[in-house]
Amino acid sequence: MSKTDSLDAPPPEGLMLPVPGVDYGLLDGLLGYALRRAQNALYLDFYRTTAAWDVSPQRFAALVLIARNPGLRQGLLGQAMGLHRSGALRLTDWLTAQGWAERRDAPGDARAWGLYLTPAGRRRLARLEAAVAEHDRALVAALGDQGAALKAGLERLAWVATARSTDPHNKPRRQKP
Amino acid sequence: MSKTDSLDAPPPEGLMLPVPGVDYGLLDGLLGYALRRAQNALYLDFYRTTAAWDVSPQRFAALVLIARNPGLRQGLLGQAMGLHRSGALRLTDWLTAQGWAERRDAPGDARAWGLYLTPAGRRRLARLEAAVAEHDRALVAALGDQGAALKAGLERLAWVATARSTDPHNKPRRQKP
DNA sequence: TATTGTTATACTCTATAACTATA
DNA sequence: TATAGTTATAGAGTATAACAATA
Repeated sequence: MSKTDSLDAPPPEGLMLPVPGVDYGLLDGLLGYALRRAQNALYLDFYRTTAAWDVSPQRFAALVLIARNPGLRQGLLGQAMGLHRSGALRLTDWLTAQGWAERRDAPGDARAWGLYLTPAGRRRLARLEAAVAEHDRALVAALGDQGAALKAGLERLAWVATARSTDPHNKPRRQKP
Repeated sequence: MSKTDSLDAPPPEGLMLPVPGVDYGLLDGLLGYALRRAQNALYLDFYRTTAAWDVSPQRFAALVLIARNPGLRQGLLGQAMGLHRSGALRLTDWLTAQGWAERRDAPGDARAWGLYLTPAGRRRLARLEAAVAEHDRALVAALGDQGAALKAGLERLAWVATARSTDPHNKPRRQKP
């Protein structure tokens, strides 16, 4: 899997292992840092599990969204994924170039595309989804009782942080640096 | 804060809000996707809270590490953060160019640098750390009882996923796409 | 010979801005 | 005028590879 031909997924970052002898200070106590460490580890694990498909977590999400919502508009895909229009375009370009998906005219609006998986994309995604689901189940199983609570906590955290970011009362604090 | 002069922190991604009418399929059930949503929201919230300092979460982590480990080697900083040497170099270049930190000769090894905060960097970091800690406390408080469990679950998840990635028995599965 | 850091280069991801076509 | 998508460009972040100096 060379960097120059078919490796379109971002290269995995190195593991953020705690280095003995290094004092992490505040970081060890922060929820945000724990989240970053977990995401780093999970990203590498996802990457390893899905190596045969060369699909990043983000591209995987896009594939699932298109599969479950045939005819999805490019812009709506970007919105669901927190991307700018131009980002959704690049993402769609890649998916179509790789033969996963295709653009068709959207009925009722000549400006827009409807996105669909190709037959080959559907077949490949079925196996990829199974691998990802199995990977997730193994993780949750390894967490035991904590698994369900963790997922619920993450969803709550996303909600809480979103509320903080969206609440007009919470303007950026212009404290003096 | 314009994009072209002093905005060195990465631009915030848009919010990954659930789009009504879109079916997320598998994604809604995945721990990994919940993690991604939470990190997205938390990133934006961090960005807003620390807007006055123009320091990304990663650069903040580097500053704390240097502050708590005066004389830290550049390479060790990169190792702690999961970065390649060249990445640690760029990071250090930025920190020194912005006046946060400085390189000094490392005692006992003429090849290496020891990293130190500047006096101004120490002063600025004290306020920045206070803002970040307060931000984190507010989040945890909003989570109530779930807060502590969430942090413990994330640490466990990082450990479990790391073990999966590093276990030589868990080779990348070369399934057929 | 291995390690520390540097230089040069390339690639991914994402954004902004200006543009076209359609609504 | 507003929206869907495109094109062109820029910037952050990270990687690889070849290199110098030192261990």
